[in-house]
Amino acid sequence: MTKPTQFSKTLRAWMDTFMHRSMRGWSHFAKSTGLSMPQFSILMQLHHKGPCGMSEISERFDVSAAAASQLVDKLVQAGYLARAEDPADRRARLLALSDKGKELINQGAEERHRWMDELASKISTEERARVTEALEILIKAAHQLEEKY
Amino acid sequence: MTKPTQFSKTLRAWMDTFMHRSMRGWSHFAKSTGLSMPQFSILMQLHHKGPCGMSEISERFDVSAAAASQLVDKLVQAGYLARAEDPADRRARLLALSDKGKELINQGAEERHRWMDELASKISTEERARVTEALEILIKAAHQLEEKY
DNA sequence: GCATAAAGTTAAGTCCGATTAACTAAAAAG
DNA sequence: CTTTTTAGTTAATCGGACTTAACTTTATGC
Repeated sequence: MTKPTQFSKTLRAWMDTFMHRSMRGWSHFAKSTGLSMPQFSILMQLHHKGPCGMSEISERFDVSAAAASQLVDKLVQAGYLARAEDPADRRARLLALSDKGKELINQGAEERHRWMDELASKISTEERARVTEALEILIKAAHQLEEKY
Repeated sequence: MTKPTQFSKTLRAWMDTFMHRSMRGWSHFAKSTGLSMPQFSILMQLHHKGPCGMSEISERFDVSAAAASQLVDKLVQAGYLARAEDPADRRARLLALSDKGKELINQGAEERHRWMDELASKISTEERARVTEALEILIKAAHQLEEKY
C-alpha cells in the first residue's frame, strides 16, 4: 500500500486499458436502448445485487428518495422493472428486473463481452491457460474483499 | 468466437466482478469533484488520447458540435482545459488538459486504484508473479486490438 | 477570386434528473 | 391507542445536457 510494486503497477495499467474500453461500450449500449445512464445503472444494480427496496436505490446512488421513486417509475412504465408491495412491510416496495429487463441486461453483457472474444483471439493457447489461472486468483481475491463490508 | 471457452468465461467473470466495482468508484469520484459525468468523460478522453480538436469530441461522444462546444466551454471556465487556436488551421481548436485537469485525473486514478492495492494484499507473493505475467499478456493483446482501427 | 464546405460558437427551446416540501400509509415506540 | 418514525409518492421547480437553426470565420475546389 505504501510503494507501488511491479504487481500493482501492472494491475493499474490493465485496469486503465480495460476500463476505458469497456466504459465506452457500456455507455454506447445504454444510449442505443434509449435509456439514460442513471436508469441503466439501476437495472445493472438490480442485476448484480438482486431485488431490493426503494430506499436501497436512493442510498446506492446517493440521490433523494423522490429521485429514486421517479426514476424507478419510468423503468416500471417502460416494462423493465416490476414494483410490488412487500408483504412483510406494506410501506415498502420490492423492485426486481422483469423478463424484459433481464433480457436487456443480457444483451448488454453480450455487447460488452464481444471484444473479450476478440482479445482471446490474440492470445495463444498456452498463454490462455496461464491467464485463466491468474484471473481466477484475482477473482477469488476480489470476492474476499467484498465480504469484508 | 463461436462457443465460449473456459478462458473467455473466466475473462467475463473477471469483467463482471471488476466493472461493477470500479464503475461505482469512478462515478462517485466524478460526483465529488462537482463535475458531471459527460464533463468528466471528456477529461478522461483527453488524458487517454492526448490533445484533440472539438470535432473529435463530438464524434467520440456522439453529440452535436454545439453540445461539445458548450461542454468544453464549461471545462475551460472551470480551469480544467486549455482551448487554443490551431496554428495549422485557424478554424480549429486545440484542446488539452491544463495542469489542474491533469491533477484531477491523477487524483481520480489514485482513488480508483486504491482497492487494487487492497487486492494485492490478498494475494501471495508467488501468485503475484504469475498474475503480473498474465496481465502483461492481456495488455499486449488489448493494444494490438486498439491498433486495428 | 468566388462559391462551397468545414470548424466552432451562440441562442432558444426541450427533456430529464435532482431537489425540496407537502403528503399518505404503515410500522414501531411509548 | 396515540405519537413518532419509516417508506414511498406527488408536485413545483431548478439546472444541465442536448438539439436545431442561424451565424462567423477560415480553408478548399474549381
